[in-house]
Amino acid sequence: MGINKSRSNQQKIISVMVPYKIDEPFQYFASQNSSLSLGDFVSVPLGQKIIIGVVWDKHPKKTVDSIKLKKVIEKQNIPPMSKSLLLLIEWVSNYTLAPLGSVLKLAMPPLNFSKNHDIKKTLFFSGHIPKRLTEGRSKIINFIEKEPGCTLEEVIKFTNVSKNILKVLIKQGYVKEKIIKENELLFEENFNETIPELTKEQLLVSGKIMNEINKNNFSVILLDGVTGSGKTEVYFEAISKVIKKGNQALIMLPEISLTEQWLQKFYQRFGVEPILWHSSIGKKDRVNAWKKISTGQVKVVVGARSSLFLPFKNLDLIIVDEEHDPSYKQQENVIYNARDMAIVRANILNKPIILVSATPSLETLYNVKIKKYSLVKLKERYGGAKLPSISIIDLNNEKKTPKKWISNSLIEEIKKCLINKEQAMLFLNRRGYAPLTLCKKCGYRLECNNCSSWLVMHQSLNKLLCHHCGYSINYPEKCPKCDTENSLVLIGPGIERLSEEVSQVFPEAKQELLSSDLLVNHKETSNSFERIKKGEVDIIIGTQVMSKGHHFPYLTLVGVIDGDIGLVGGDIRANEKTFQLLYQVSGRAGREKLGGSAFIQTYYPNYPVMESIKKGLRDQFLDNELDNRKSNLMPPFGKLASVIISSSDENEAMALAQKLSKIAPKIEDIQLFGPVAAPIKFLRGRYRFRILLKASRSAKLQSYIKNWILFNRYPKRVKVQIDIDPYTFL
DNA sequence: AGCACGCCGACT
DNA sequence: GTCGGCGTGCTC
Repeated sequence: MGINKSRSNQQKIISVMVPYKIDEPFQYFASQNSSLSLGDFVSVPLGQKIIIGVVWDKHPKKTVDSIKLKKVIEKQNIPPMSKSLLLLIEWVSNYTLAPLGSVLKLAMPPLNFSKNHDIKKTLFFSGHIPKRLTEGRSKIINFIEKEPGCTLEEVIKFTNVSKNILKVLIKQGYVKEKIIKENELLFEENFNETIPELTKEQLLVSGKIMNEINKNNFSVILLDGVTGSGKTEVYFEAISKVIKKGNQALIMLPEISLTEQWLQKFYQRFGVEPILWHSSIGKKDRVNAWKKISTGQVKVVVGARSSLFLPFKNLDLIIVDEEHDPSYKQQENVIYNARDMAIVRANILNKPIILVSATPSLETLYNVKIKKYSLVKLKERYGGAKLPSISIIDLNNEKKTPKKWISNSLIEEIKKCLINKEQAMLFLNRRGYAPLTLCKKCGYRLECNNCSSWLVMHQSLNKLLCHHCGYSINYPEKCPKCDTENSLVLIGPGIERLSEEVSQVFPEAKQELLSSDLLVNHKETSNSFERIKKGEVDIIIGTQVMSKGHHFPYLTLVGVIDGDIGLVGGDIRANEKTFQLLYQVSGRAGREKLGGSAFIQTYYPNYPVMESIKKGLRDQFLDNELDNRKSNLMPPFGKLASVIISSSDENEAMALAQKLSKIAPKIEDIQLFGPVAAPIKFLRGRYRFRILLKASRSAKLQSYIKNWILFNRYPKRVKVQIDIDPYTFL
């Protein structure tokens, strides 16, 4: 229980884990009669500050001199962290090798959770009129006299007087403050279901899932359905069941798929809006959601990666939609894959979890193959729509025109499509206008100051941006190197430039340009999608944001401008990712009766990825890829880990990388490669080197790394990060 | 993660 | 001689 008796009878010593980059709990005194137990949130002094920590059940390895110990301040009035969440945090820390405190931080309540929330400061007039009665002061006093119990914000809003004047009046005692507890909003989700009509196939699959779920213990189900087959409707059935039991369900989605359209689907089915959890929700909503999830008042949460660590009271079912999506992998701080950790959470809770995808990851398919996961399949598109036909456009055979990226064959297809009054979408996974700017006089390339990467021209801002760190400069008049005027040329296409080309080729067509940086707010985003859905747009030009989850009734043609983007770079998942992306993008076409076609421009038409995508042979591709991985002992047949050593000083980083590689113990089932410079060697002001570890499935990879890399034994400015199961090698 | 502490260069 | 830059290491 982590509670020791100290010599004095008045005090006991307890362990408290703090959300800092620390691996062990700290110890504090607590009074003997205080009832603190595992998982309680407490405020404690740490250094100069007072912070919130969690009562833990392990002691630090080295005993701490009791003179150093400080006292716990108070227990927070929040439901304690559940045992299952505590276990998850420890599990994730052990697996990712991230410090326990860093993982704990992911599960901490939003700041000021217990404060200021149900509390409201109300204002009253004291009865004493100030000696110096200025215009502003009298306005305020008149208002408060008329509306006793109003708030500071209301006074400012209605009197239009500066906040400081009121604050002075409060300070001097002419206006009195009274703190009242706001009536706790009685939160009830008024589910009002509209049961949809499911197809025969959907019913069958839904029945199978129910059978599995009704066992009510840990199991992983893969819901594998072609694009447009109504996977969402099927898992809504399972959610409905959970709600009826009075329990909670979590639906995880990649941030990018958390769209208005998805929410509408949810609303149509359940008659309420689900609780949302993602990186950009407001503070108030965040606090509200956290609280209601922890008390069990909220039944359904839809969230991105970080929702994995929410304090559910009675979580009954987890759904991971788009389970193959690489954005489930967090690349910073605690490097973890939320999909995999969700499975761990389900396992700890002994509850079912459903993975959903049209293009499941190889790992998942492998687990189906070896019967660790069960499989249900949706093979038909909803409403009898057909899967799009996919054609490959071999760019080697097309006439090359400078500064043009849409091939003649594709232009012809778009023409046909527009004549039929149908929509076309051009997909290019590149934001901005041009990915490279160089000086034709001296050959200088405009690069980021903090990263070894090109600056991307954004015409809409007239700026050059770094897509890795956010660095930006105004478009220069002359070359920064040789000072020649008008010597800069823009190389290669981004969607802004593609849009120009479309305007030239199809001057009549109405365009809609969509990328993450152009869709700044929700309103604009939903307006754009409205226009597309109503058929007011002829040609959609989009990046990855367009690749999934959207249903556009008039869209019948998809053109992929550069099908090869994903193939460059030494990513072991390059083929898999390319396949998934092309498949998903193609799947946008022909979601209704109209039927659809997709055209992929490529310089590598004979690559197996392209062959399989053309023939629509997903399973063949995946089997092939699995065989490949097997012969190379790559995941899921072996394990990978990557150690990234970075520093602002290149030599220092390299020296440590070499030293680590030298001192690594040699054992049979773990191989070391490197160190090599990372593909983006210089990123956000740091030079990075990487050591790759390849291990057999049975190897104890984590403990090997722990014993090898003695953390905290090198200067602090050199960072050593561990990435277990790496996705990208950036 | 924050913060103090201490070691070096620039400047009153 | 002092102010303040940042690099280092501790926080129970």
